[in-house]
Amino acid sequence: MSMPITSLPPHHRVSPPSPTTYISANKDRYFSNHPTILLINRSSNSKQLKQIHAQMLRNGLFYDPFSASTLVSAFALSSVQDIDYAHKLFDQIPQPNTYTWNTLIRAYSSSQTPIQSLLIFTQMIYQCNEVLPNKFTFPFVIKAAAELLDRRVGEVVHGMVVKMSLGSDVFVLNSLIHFYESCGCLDSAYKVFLNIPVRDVVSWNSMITGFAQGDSPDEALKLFHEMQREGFRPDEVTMMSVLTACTKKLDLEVGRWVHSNIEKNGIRGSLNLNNALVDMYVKCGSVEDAQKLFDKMPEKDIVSWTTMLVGYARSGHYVTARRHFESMPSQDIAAWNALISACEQSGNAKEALAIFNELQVSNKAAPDGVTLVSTLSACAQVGAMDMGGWIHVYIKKHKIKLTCHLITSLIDMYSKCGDLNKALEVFNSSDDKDVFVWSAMIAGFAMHGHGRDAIGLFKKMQESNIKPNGVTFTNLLCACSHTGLLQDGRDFFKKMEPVYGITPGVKHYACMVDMLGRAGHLEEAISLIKSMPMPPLASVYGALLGACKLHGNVEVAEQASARLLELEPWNHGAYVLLSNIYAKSGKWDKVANLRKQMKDVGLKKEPGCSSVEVNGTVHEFVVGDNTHAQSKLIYGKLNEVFEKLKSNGYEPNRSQVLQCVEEEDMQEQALHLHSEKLAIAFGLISLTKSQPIRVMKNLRVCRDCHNVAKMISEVYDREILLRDRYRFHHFKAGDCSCKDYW
DNA sequence: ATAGGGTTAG
Repeated sequence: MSMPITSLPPHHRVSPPSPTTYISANKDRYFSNHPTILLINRSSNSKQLKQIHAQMLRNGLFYDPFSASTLVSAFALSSVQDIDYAHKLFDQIPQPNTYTWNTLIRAYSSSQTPIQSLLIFTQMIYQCNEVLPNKFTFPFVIKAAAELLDRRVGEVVHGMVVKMSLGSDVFVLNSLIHFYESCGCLDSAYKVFLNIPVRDVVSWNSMITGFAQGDSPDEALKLFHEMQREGFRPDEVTMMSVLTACTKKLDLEVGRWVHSNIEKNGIRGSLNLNNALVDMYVKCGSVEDAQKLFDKMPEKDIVSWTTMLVGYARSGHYVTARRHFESMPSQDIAAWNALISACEQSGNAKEALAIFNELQVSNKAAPDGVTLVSTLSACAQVGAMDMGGWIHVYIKKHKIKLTCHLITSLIDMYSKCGDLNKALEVFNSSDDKDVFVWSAMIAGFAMHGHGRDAIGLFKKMQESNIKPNGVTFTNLLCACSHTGLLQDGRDFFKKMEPVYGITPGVKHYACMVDMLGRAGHLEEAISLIKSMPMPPLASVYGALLGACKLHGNVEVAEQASARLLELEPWNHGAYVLLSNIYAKSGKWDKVANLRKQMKDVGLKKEPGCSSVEVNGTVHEFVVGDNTHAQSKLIYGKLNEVFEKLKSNGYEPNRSQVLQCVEEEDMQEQALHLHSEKLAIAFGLISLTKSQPIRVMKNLRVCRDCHNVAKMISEVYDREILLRDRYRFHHFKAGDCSCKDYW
């Protein structure tokens, strides 16, 4: 063997050196036993293949279509995977046959650039006097169209299939089913499926998979039964798709049945199938079953370990999850992601941020888009904007792909941390916005009380032909509610079903009840609740109760809280609201009674907790907190603040102190100790005047704190942003962005 | 000589 060819001349077709040397096409098979061909088939490295190429050029074997094709396919499809080289080779072949074309189209269809498949296919058709596509060509081309999610291309190819009389080839039709499913056209896929003259297992599997992965797990299960009725034996892939359906349905019983069905059918419990089973048990809520299977799996891979980790983490077994994580053979980024997202989703955002930091310091894996989505969401929860901004920079620096998911998270983080302008900047700079991106921005406007902007954005969204979903409407109605845009809200709600095809859910009703109640239309709110087609959730009564407090309606409040406590006996918010309503109307006996009830049930008022971020560190304060290192300074500042405010006419508003403190000065003290006041005081001493004080609170802000914040913003000339459980308050020059409508 | 279907983290 001699010099390898490392570079080939520019793409152009060369003619064979001497036509007499070659054997005609019908004797192609002669070469399949040629030593060089055998060598190609045994060769698995690129250098060796290139040497063979050189030899074939010299001895002329390259100009035999069969031999050249074998070489192309070795480069394109074997472990060598050098498609570029294969393509260059292809361009050198004088008369590629259909097999050669197919090889290249096939290689590209599962490459990073499936579009190349389509381009080569087009070339192939334009030279139709030489060769024609055959039944092998189409599955590759259709696969490329599926990869590209190009519905139009696929439909055109489908047309060609029919014209070329391949419309009943089961391989081609199975690919078409898969294609239509990846483009989200389950109906078309099903039509193809129904029209297959003789189906095979793959036809059934493809269709079951389509239903399972789409939003029709019930259809998938139905088809699974039908398949068995028609005498087909399910295989491993069938069972995996059926498990996907169970997982979607969150139906443990059906899942267990499938598990036994697998054993009954004698399907080999492969690694993949076992992984799918573990995943089903985890998602359907039985970590015990998942663990039982995991423990006896003969072979485990990183997916098995990660799935089990997710199981522990989601079920709240954090210590077990951590131990499992430590004992994993290797911790890839997916494992870290599972840990981070589990913390973030179970409301333990601080822990999620700690783990992210640990990942950064350990340098064991590189954060990817998924990591950042979870971490940003944790930042949003605790209001850690410095950290969130740092991640934004990280994304740019490491050129992490800005998916819609990531953009949504960034918008959400900036909005929830109080920087609506940054959120808008991200929104405006993204050129490919999906429904979630739009919805997140609408939510941003909503929580900052920019109702008109939210409505304006909703209109723009429609001009961009993005269809709103249920979440979009929740955010939109929420925006109307916060800004008191009663009529707009009513209109949107009315149009949801007939115009946008979205059935109002409990959340939408809760928004409407809140909107109507807040605006004083209690009767309308009550009759809306009565008209609900589904049982109202606690949030609906919670909204009504809030409205009662605002408008001092004791009778309705009693009914609403009774219903609320039926649903959620542990809901302290209900007790506190009702107690405040009683207190406001002077019904002290009822207040005392309620307090006793709370004690009997063993409920304590959820402690108020506020945090403020200073130079990247989030400082947390609970009511009457004295654990902070600068506690003395903070209380000193607080006293100074009250002196100053009093000389400016401040009077404490005690209406919302839970009446467990009878003495007046004690009440005043309790008021002064509210966590948001501590956080604001800390902000005053540790931030410069140009930095807004951003406070995040777990409960609703009380009247008095709201009032104090307004005054501080004027007297100290500071900007204060306060996020409570419900919305943002933006205090500036003595006013609040909520215009006291909250 | 060539083909189609499936599992983890948001």
